[in-house]
Amino acid sequence: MSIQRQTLREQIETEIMDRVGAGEFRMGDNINEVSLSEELGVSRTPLREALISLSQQGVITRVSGKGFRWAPIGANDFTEAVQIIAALEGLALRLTPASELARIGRELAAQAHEFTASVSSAADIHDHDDAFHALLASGSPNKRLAETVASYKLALRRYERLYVGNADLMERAAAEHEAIAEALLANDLPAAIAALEANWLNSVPRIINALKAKVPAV
Amino acid sequence: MSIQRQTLREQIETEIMDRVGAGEFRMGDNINEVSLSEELGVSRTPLREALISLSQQGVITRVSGKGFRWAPIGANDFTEAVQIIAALEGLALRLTPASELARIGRELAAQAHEFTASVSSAADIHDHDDAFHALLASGSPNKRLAETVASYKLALRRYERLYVGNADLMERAAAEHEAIAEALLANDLPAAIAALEANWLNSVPRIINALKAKVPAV
DNA sequence: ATTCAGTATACTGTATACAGAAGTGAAGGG
DNA sequence: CCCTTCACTTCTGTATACAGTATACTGAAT
Repeated sequence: MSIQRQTLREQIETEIMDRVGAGEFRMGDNINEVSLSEELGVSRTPLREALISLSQQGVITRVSGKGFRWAPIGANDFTEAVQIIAALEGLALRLTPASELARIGRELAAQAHEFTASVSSAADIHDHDDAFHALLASGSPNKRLAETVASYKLALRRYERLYVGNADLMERAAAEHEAIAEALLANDLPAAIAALEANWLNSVPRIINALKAKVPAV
Repeated sequence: MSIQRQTLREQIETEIMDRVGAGEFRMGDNINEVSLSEELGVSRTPLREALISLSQQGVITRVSGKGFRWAPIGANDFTEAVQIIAALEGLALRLTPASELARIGRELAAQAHEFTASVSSAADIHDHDDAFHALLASGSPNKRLAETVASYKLALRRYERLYVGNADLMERAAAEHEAIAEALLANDLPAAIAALEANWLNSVPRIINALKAKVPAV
């Protein structure tokens, strides 16, 4: 194994995204570069570079002259992102060779079953969901697409946090996951894509309701 | 009218993208920050920030420890990007309210007609194509989608340069544009999306052939 | 009491300086 | 003659310093 050198900027990026995923920052607040850099123990230069990089992913907003701020969380933003990622994952399935689809369906089903069997922590839930979607897109030869999807998925973390703890919502999502796997197992690509899009679009009202409950006046 | 303040980084970004679109840099070469910053008359800091920003768009690659380089141009990269943007523009059409589709079709047809009437310079051709695609996505309420599509479109500029000067290729593309407009005018959304995807996917072999002709061993 | 001007402060945007890694080439050993 | 090694150069990655803008505050005038 070769030691992988990592630049400060990259470390900062992952650190920030981890914290965002953990809900550590209040979305909508603006970012004080000095205090954040001190908190992370780095200088402003790599921090700014990391923020610029992340601002392309939609988690951070930049206002000219006023610096960066945590992108406000909102129903609109979530809906737009979901529409895009649903289309992209559908594309990934369409690009997957037919011979691969059944195998992926099989693995997805196994994974979904394994998950429902063992109740898990919040982190486990996220990891499982990420694995599910990564597996879903794994058959597509379009690497750039995979990267884009992963990036969107990461940006949606801050919304998915709202799921955690709500058994009902999670149960429905799990059922939808199984529906996708079954459609793939049956080699019914259109049905799988439809189920996939339904899974994403169903999540919109669920999350929005959770948002309204937690954050008044979104 | 309010004076629009623009930060150096933003100016650098557009400047670089313009030059990339003009084919000023050899793709695959690595970027010397010092010489480029001197050439642009700025310091390395805003230049680096611009490069980081652009590297998210696929025009610039970053190798840890070795700095930035112009993303190598290649058939694979182009194909992958086209698949994605085709899906996203199709999504934009699907999200457009039905009432808007006919209007957009009308405007597209008008624009296409106006274009074929007046033969134009290379820059005009790019502008027209951009306007066409911007108009195509203008009916979708998903602003983030519009931004993403625009960003991809910009990244594909360096490939589209290969079109310029080839009357045959351009003629075929123009015909496809008109087919899209007609389908929209007829309120036939699926046909429009199919024509749109065909337009994009047809461009792949065209561009790849042009690539092979100009750049040996891609 | 309110509003506006003026000033002070805090923070971003940019430039410069420094440190360390990657590349380069010549000298020496096999 | 080829390969290795070591010094040297070049360039990136990071830190710090400087400049300019936005914001908050104070005080005076209406």
